[in-house]
Amino acid sequence: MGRSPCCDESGLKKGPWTPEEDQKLTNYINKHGHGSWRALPKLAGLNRCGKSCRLRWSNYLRPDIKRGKFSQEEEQTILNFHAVLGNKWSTIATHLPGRTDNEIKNYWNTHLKKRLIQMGYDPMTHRPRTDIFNSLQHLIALANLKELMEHNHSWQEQAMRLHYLQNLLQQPHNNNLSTLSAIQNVEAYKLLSSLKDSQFLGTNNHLGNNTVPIQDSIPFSHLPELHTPCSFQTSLNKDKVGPQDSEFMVLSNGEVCSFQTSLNKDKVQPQDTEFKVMSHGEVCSFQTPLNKDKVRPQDIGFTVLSHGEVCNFQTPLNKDKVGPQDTMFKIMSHGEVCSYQTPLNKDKVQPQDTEFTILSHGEASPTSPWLPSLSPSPPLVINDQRSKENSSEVVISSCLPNESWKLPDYPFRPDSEQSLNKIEEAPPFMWSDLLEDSFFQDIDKF
DNA sequence: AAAGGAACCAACCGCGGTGCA
DNA sequence: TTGCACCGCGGTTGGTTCCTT
Repeated sequence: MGRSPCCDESGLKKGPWTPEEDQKLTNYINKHGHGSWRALPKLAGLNRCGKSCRLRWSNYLRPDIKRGKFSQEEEQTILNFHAVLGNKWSTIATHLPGRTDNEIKNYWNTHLKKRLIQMGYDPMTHRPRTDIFNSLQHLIALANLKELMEHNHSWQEQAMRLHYLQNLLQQPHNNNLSTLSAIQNVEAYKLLSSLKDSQFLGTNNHLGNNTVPIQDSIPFSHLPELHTPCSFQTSLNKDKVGPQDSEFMVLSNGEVCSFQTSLNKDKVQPQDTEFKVMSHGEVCSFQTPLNKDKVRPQDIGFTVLSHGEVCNFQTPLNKDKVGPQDTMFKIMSHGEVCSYQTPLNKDKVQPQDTEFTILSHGEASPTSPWLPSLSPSPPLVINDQRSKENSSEVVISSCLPNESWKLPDYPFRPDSEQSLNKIEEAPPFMWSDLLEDSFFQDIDKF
């Protein structure tokens, strides 16, 4: 059943607002507040529908609206949030005081989107665009990939190739693929599916049979579900905790993350300590089956903010003891270090003592307790950043077989002025670099 | 100076979520 | 449970301004 448009009543004015109308609306709202928008026009003496009044007020007349050019910082904020959230204009607007969702949307469509396109980035995915030439090369690569998979390559090389396929399938914000990338995805998915029963993904391989749970008949737009282990091993617990002991999985938005570890696995079922990573700005809950009688879902929520912003663990349960700033940490982008050092523990904990690394969704640690045991077990790549004097810093920088293999990185890195840690700038990802990889040079010989 | 196109942005449209009877 | 009203959001439109020829 359709709803009739709110402004279809005859005689109601549409179109641009006059200064007199603005004045009437402003005066009324200043005096009485807006209350019911539907009732407002009559009460304010306006021949407009309530919806039109609401839009005029919220997008133009509101006193806290900042007008004028967007600053570089604001542009950066929009880009960063858009990379995380997509077209969630109202959510983005909550992080730009004085700017409306409409203004941000317009600015995006007229300025930023074009700029990204000019720079060769897909404005929806914030990844390098796949033009016809790159697409052709990738399709050629894909066409040869299956053959190469059947050769006897090391597990590292095979994992890299699989990871490349996963990258082709990755669409972070939406499923609206451009024609060319859709072709790539179809081809990549077909290939990934065809490999399901192949030697590479069979039972007698290093990565195990369940590493990539490919289902039949899933649309190409759906990603294979892969888990990303993050480790909490720190200098404080490294004697007790092995790299694989306190991993958890960062899954995509809305999926459950579990804190079951090898240390607690006898007491804790995978579902006992789960939480959800929601998209930017949404509350994540730590309510679990173990604490659900004492803790309501909203009691121990925290908010996942975008890259570089502070996340807070203050909750209704600890708010008397913990100030908003006491238990914050930062979620950095893929591969970067997150720190748990807080004002409460800063005497005992060095910034690097409680850091961990967020890996991207879709990478699998060969030694993760979440995965079937591997035989032989490939080694974890552990970056030992310890200096001789300070032997406390151990960061698992990559669980991937080849450390140089990284997901494409968004080129607009947020200003990390507020960072607790100095993050080493990763080299920007270039598709051309990928194509120079020996793997693709091998392909070129075919 | 005039015409046409591009850029900009306020406003509209329609859908989805929520609350209430 | 259902239907309705309301609100908010994101996509789109169309009028205005700016720029180029």
